[in-house]
Amino acid sequence: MTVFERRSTLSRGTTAEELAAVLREMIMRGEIKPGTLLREETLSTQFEVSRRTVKEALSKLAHERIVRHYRHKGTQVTKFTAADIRDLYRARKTLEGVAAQAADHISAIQLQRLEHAFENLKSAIAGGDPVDVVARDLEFHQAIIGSIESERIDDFFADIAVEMRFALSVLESAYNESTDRPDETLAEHEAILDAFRRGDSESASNLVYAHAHTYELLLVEAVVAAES
Amino acid sequence: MTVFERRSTLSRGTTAEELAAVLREMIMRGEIKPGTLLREETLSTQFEVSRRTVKEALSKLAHERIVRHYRHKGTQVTKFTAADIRDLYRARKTLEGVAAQAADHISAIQLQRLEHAFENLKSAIAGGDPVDVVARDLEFHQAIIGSIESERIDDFFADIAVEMRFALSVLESAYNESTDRPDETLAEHEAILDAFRRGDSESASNLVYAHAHTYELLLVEAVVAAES
DNA sequence: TCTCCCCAGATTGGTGACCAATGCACCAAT
DNA sequence: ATTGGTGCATTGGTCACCAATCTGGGGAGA
Repeated sequence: MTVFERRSTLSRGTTAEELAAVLREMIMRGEIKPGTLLREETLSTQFEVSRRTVKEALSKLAHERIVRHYRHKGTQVTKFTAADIRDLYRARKTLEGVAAQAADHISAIQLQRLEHAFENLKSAIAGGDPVDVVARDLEFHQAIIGSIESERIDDFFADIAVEMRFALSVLESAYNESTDRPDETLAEHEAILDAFRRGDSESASNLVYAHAHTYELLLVEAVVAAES
Repeated sequence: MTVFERRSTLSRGTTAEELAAVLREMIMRGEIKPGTLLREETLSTQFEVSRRTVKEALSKLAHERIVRHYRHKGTQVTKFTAADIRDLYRARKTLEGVAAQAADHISAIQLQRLEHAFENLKSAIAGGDPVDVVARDLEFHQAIIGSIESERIDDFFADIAVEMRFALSVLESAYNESTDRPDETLAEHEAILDAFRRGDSESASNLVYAHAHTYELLLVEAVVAAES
């Protein structure tokens, strides 16, 4: 499927953005593996866009840290190290933790968004599509961040979420771990939501921290296994 | 001064990056005012670079929120609203607050960085150059963020810092306010540093929060004055 | 006179061909 | 084995060009 075909159906976005989206999905689905060198000329012919447009798309992905760019050498799909995971999750735990501390003075709208996100996660788990589950999971956590009520922090967390989704998709073992236990996953999230409902910022903060920490350990373990 | 001349002296960076740097400085210094439309063709001839390169530079600045891009219409220098300032400072207070909470288990290296940043701020204030003072001030706060020990959060705060520097430079009244009281500015920062030295995370957190809040009010006041 | 529509000009989005700058692998000389 | 070219592949950047889209102003119609 070329980018060209997509444009015909829906042209809501620049060509570079659409190409970036396609590449992002391909990388997420494992069709392009970490470490792969993405050559501008190759992608240009493959997707029937100019080399310049490819450059722009790669630039966007580089900003999301999905790929790394090296001047005059090329851009390669990021290979996660244990340090990457730890840094990523330190950021996540920090933000979610402080967001949860706002549970005792959360707005009605924010709570409603949390409820909504939880319902989506619930039906996604019922559906059973792992890709969907991970997406909805992260959307729930994005909703938690929303209680900080800062657009800039929301955007920042969205970037982080992309990276986490990438890390999860690459490390299949951890990925399965997160989707093979639907009941526990749901229960953990419901516990967090419940703390928000009660306005119990103390336990909300502890729960999100522990939740994130669990995944961090899983991913770090998976990445050191993959490195060897 | 064209970008071309800069390249001859030191070519550490792409042309687009250098152009972005030049434009950023011009905007910061008020040579290009908020609301100004930046036309690609104009900049292209003015700085003797291709339109394509101009596009890239503007794209970078847009990501820093210094300019806003509208498809097929152009990019204009951002005009700060009160809402922007509040969002910006909510992010800042959140991050600095949580960073200060780590004061009780800060690493020796981080404390040393704080001390170093404070010394720089001290001599900048003694020097009396407002531009330098603001830069060193923000570097001190960047050092505070460092105690979270997350590269991604450091980068995020660096973006925020650029915006704050921009906001300060635009709103001259608030700008002067911050540099016309050298003794108080120094004292406030020293109090924060002292809390870190003592490992008193409680007061460190309160101090940075209050410090940021003071500036927030100043800037909001300045921006509503400018809007009328 | 007012409203709506359409069109021409201006500006950005995107392409393709081209050259320059840089990095890398290979090879020769010491 | 190390050093210092040398050529090739790839990216950085320019230029000329066309397509897509926004904007403003001038009719056509009520």
